[in-house]
Amino acid sequence: MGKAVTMSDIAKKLNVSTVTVSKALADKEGVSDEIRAKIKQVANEMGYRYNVAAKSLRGGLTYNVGIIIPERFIEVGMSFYWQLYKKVADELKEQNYYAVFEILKFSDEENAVVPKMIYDNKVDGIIVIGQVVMEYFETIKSVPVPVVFMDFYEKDNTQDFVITDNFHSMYMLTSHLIEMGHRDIGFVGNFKSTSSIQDRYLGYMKALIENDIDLNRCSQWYINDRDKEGVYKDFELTETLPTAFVCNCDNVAYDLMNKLQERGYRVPEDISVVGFDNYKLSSKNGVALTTAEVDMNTMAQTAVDILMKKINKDEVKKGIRQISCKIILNNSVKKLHS
Amino acid sequence: MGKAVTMSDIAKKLNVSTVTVSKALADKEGVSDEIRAKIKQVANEMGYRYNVAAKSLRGGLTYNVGIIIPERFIEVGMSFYWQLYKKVADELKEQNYYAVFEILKFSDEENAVVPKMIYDNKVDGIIVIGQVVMEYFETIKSVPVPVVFMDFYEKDNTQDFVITDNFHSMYMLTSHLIEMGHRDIGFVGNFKSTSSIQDRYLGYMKALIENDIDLNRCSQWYINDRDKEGVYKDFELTETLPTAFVCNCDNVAYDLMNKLQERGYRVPEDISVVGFDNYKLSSKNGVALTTAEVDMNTMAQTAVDILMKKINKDEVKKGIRQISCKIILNNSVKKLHS
DNA sequence: CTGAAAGCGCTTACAG
DNA sequence: CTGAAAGCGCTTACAG
Repeated sequence: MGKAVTMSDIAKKLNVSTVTVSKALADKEGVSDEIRAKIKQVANEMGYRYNVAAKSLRGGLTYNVGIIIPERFIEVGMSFYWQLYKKVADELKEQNYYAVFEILKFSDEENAVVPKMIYDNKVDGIIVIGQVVMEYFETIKSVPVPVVFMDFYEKDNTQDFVITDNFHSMYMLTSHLIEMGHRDIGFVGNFKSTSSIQDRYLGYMKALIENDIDLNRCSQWYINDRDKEGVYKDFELTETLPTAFVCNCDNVAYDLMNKLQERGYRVPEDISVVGFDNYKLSSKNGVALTTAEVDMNTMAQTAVDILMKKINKDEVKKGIRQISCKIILNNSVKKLHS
Repeated sequence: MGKAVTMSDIAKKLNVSTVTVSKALADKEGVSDEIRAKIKQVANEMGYRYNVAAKSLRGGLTYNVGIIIPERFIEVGMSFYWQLYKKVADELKEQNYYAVFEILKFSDEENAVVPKMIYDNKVDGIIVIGQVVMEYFETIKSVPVPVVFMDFYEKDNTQDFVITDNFHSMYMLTSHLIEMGHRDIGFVGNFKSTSSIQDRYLGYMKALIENDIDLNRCSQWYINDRDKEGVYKDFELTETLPTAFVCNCDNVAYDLMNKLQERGYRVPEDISVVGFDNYKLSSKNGVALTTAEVDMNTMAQTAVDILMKKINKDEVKKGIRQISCKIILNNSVKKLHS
């Protein structure tokens, strides 16, 4: 390791000032092309590495963004938010920023504990991925750095949220089922757990209503798949079965298909199934799910973009950004001949 | 946001020097209990937040550790390394360190591109999770900060590796199968892909040899499940089937069980299956896998511990640390009556 | 184009 | 116990 090379070392070697070195390396004007080239070359030869801490101290920016994900969303087998996290980290890198990661523990969320990285002045801003409980939301939105929330929202238009357009996408998906001749359509998901699932449920209802399908009738095929906190639980099939199920996510759709198959039903021959997310590529037993593809790239880009603007104190319009999905048609839906 | 509160602000308010404030807040000696209490109280009231950048600049430490994971190990559905990453991040937090995350892109790995965080002086050390190609390994081991490698190793005892004791654990698992009366035992996994899988394969072979089971005979039930880079591929069952399969990981064990069930075989009644990892809690159709539980907590703790010592220039014995597994006996293995 | 000076916020010797 | 001084490595005005 040894002593780190500084700008001053380069300056001495070339008999120029550190100011000139600084300008040259930062590609700022005020240095002749000749000297600039020379400086860059020598910096390279000497193995110079920029000292962010110094820049940080001077400029007041850490060039870090904190990513906070509630623990319960990254349990074993739940890799959706990991993928989203990865996209966000990539996007930050594009902006010459780094992702500093913190898992939000159950207890810290309940007790509304402010992330340590805030106290430690470690980050210029924060991105919270996944719905947090109300008290935590209230706490986090008043930390002294900008915050962007991803994949959920609250009734609070003073904050920035980047979400999937759950409502319209699920409306589209359900409408597709109806176009394929289905009218007995169940729903799998706890609409009391997160805003995303709730909106998907409402999109599903919108399609039913629009097509004069009796909501009460369909409610007999409603299956609850998780508790209020969003933690999966094992579920039972309904007593009678519809011709199609709308699932709040692909994970649960695969579970449902397994359960149906165990009971001897075939998908889609006997029962059609649609999911939501499309982040898993695999298909089960040759059945590929018709689903809505969440546009993680655009979500990540948008969230980072908003945060950067807030950090740089640029004007940003506050509120909810809805990123629309792409509907993916596969062979988990059968056309009914009526 | 406004202007940040500094130690000097606190000092002025209390008519003491910044030196005294610094000592008081850092719990260093040389301040009377009375003044120390007063300072802490005022710091709190004024909303003082420590400026790490300043400390960093002075002390030369960033209090960040970079976590690097090759892209191919965090594809959709592969959450093992995410879990490990989470444990490592938690462990770092214990040490008042932060995890700075960087995905290693395919191309950067091939071209042995040094992580940006190194050039940017962002981290005091690095933990690489998952096996990287040889050229990348050679590059990364000579970066100017300490490095610890997790979950793989190379023939290089100048470096620090923290791995699972794959060899002995798989030897134990396979021995268990043999004790249960199995002698026709297949293996699923590409032993040419990673050091982990290779060692598991050799542990399996050790158990066979020790029990005078013909290796050649068993090789007819060898199934390749992934390419050399470790990326999963769809696999076919062997023509004939053994009474038991040893799988290189739980993921693949579940896949195998699915394939067996599709072909009408029951687990464990017709064919026994053992896996490796035990990080997935779910069981398929009531069959819970007999497997070896990787001790992620100890691995994370050990890796962070070694890295901290290296960062603080403490003496550390270099080489491979093997963390042993716990064998988990479940109902995916049937006792044969011979 | 070039550079001397000041300062970002903290901590480490050192002196009283 | 208490504090004045120096310095970590950089950048931003400002002057030449």
